[in-house]
Amino acid sequence: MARKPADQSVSREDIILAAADVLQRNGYETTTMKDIAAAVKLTAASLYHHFRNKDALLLAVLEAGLGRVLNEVERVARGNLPSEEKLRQMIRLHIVGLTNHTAVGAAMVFEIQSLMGTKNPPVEASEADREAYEDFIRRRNAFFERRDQFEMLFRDVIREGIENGSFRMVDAGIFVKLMLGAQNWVGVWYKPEGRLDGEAIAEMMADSLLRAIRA
Amino acid sequence: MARKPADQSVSREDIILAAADVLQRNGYETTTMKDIAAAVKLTAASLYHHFRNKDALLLAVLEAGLGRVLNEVERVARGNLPSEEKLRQMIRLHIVGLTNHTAVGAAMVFEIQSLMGTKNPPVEASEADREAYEDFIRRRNAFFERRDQFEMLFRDVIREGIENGSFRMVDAGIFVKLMLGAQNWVGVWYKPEGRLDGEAIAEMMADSLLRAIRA
DNA sequence: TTGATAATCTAATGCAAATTTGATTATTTG
DNA sequence: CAAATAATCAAATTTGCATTAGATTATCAA
Repeated sequence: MARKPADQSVSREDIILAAADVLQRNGYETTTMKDIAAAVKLTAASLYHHFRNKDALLLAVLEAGLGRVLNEVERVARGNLPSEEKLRQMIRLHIVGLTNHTAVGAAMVFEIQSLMGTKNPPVEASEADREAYEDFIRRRNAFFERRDQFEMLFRDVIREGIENGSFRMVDAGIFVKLMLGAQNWVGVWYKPEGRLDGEAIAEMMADSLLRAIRA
Repeated sequence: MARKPADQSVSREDIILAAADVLQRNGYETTTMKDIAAAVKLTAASLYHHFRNKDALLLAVLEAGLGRVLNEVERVARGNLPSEEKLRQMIRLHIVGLTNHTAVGAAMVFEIQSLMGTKNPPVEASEADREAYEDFIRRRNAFFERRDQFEMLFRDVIREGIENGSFRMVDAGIFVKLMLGAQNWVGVWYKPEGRLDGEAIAEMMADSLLRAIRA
């Protein structure tokens, strides 16, 4: 029963990507560890060598997804383009990021909810378990903070634009929700084989959103 | 052990409303039948008197949620207000509908996914089981159709507006996705105790969206 | 080499939750 | 009223996973 012919061993990264993919199709709760394992030709048990448990794996998927986009968007937000151009770039980066990794995109929308559940606290648990639990909570909160940061980047650019007269007076909080809703939603309905590619969609949406806020 | 003092018996409707509520907090997969039952002071077993199974219950929740809003929006869409006013009303009805029933609102976004999974086909099942399964599939497809109908109502109004010169030339399909993304998203972040009520949010969003599409 | 560590596997274990079964109690209706 | 039907319950039953245990095999470093 020749096992492991000459393959490379599977990396954490491999698993995250594959998991995102499977997760997208099935959703967190209905995706089994076995499903994910199969996607990288491992057994479920083997996954535990790379991740403490299922939640930790989900979190890693989400972190990966957010991280990539957040960095790019942040660079633009901190730069000093005119407000309108800045916002346009940010929108494009977000949408194209989602369409390039549809798996992570949908996960970002749907699975975040799974993280929020009041994970049964650590009643009667070993030292190590308690530690693992706290670690998870820490990471989870960090993730949410980064997500809020993301939202804040948009909000700040909008405020800035209002101040310098590029944008009309709007409730920046609400307008950001509107934008992010529209943008996140792309991750839900976008299909690579569809009529338009990510760039084209981003282009159109940026046009519409800017028109909505231009002074 | 006096059971059932003098309460009225629980209706299908009661269960649907309570379920929507519980579902919102926990999500479909993590909400147990027991949780839902508790919300109407029944035992899990009793729920099976009202619904074939958990999926059927979820579907009923979603049908109820969509149905309410769809009817209202449809009436406006079929009416003959000027395009801009028509679209404004539709947006408002949708958003206010979501904020009034936050439970169903979030479910509409998050739980639909649970319906899509390729429900293990009916291998080796009794006659009755097969029938139940087919019934479920039928209802599920009907639900998706109605949801598409909803999207189409918006698309048609946009096309109409473009033709009569009220709206600028846009890709109606994409613009609808943008709108519905923004609107559905409200169901995700809205909190009744928040700074603004549903009406106010709907108002602002309608303003922005109309500005985006106005000729 | 050789020992340590990493990666993987097969085979349990354990448990939470959906669903069934088989009563019991309420409510209609003929 | 009496029988049928509806609504409910407590107590199994079942099952599908997540997770653990205990090997086995691969890889790397000294």
